[in-house]
Amino acid sequence: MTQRTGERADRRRNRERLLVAAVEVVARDGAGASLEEIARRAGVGSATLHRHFGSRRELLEAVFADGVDLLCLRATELARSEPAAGLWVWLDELVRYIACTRGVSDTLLAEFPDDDLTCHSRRVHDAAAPLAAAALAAGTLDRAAGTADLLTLAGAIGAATDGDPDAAQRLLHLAQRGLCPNTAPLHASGPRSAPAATGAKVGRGV
Amino acid sequence: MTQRTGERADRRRNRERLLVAAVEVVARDGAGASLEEIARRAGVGSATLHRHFGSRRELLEAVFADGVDLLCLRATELARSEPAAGLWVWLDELVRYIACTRGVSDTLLAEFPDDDLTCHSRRVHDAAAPLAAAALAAGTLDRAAGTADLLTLAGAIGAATDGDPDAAQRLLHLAQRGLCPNTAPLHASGPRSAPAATGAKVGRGV
DNA sequence: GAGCAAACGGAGGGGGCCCCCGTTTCGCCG
DNA sequence: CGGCGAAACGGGGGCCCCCTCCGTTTGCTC
Repeated sequence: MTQRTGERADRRRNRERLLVAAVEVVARDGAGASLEEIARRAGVGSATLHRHFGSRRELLEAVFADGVDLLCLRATELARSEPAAGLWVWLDELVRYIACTRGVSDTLLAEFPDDDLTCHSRRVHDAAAPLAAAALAAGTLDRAAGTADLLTLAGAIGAATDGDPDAAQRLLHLAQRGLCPNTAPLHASGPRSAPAATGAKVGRGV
Repeated sequence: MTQRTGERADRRRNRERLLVAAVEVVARDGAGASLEEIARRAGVGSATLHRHFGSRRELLEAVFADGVDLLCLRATELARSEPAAGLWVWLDELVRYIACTRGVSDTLLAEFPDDDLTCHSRRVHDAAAPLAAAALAAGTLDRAAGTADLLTLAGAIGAATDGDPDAAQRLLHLAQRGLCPNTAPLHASGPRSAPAATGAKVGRGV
């Protein structure tokens, strides 16, 4: 992906050590892991960590880069080999990956700004779009569901079932089939305001 | 709910101030809000905050107590007045509430230990169970969906669409109807392990 | 109004984040 | 092979946060 050839040897070595340490600590503590601990475990000063990764987010993206690469690769693969069912196979894999991988959901769920073309959320979105288009063409996806919806839902499910990929998959299947038997469309009532939904001030009447 | 009559006046006053401050700061900063800032804004020492609320979690539960009360009340009300559709009305309100209320999803999504009978996640679950049962009896809920599933899904959706209740509701409706047109059940493939789903070690091959 | 238990708050230890700046190391070139 | 300049390093400091200890203040009761 990124070129690391012109770098000094110590720089590359430290970057590698930091990533190894980060993978371990983030796997244990999630996205909020202590950067100091990562630096300590890597045997470098914390300033070195910040030189290599300008922000927590940058570090996390580096930590999950390989996983996201695989995910994207897999998506294009499935779009070719199984146009109709590929989306669902891939979503299964996606929620399982998220549920198994502490800290990844934040970077995957983040909104992508226009200027950042390499952020994970965008990359995954762009990889998923053809899959969704194929499913739509094959009639296996509801027309009302956009790619972003699918990813938000999958990300939400994966994040909510942290550590339990089977639960994640079960919930995803539930959402695929629909929570209610589709005999009669009874949710056409539209947004009705209700006592508990009148805004952000419900916690306590300030 | 809880008795506060035998308390000293200053204690009750400080508790009230803390709660007011906490509502504001948590609304702005979410569940990770600075406890020091809350204490400062309330005009009390941080030790006082810790005496009143033994943990961040306890404080958050107090902050959202009223909202959760309303939610539970509304659930029992709907279970009586609209047995068939009540669940869906309530879930709409639930996701909108979560989406509008920064920081609430953690306490609502938390697993409840057996010994804590008053934690929000349990209370909401217990309030939702009759609604789900009624919907099941009326045939408007898939038999495979348990109450916990519904709440996890709603919590996940609300948390993922922070600040945008309309998006939350849209996603919920998508999940209700099902993501794929239910013409043919094509998701019977079961859990298939895939490159990206082989566990937590995908980030980087350590 | 005096006494006592209850409640308070400042301060300090431990930790984390981030940056500055003096020091070390690498790798090139003569 | 050895010196030199730039690149990279890391300790330490400033700032914030969490949480607890303990001397001080406050409210309630008699």
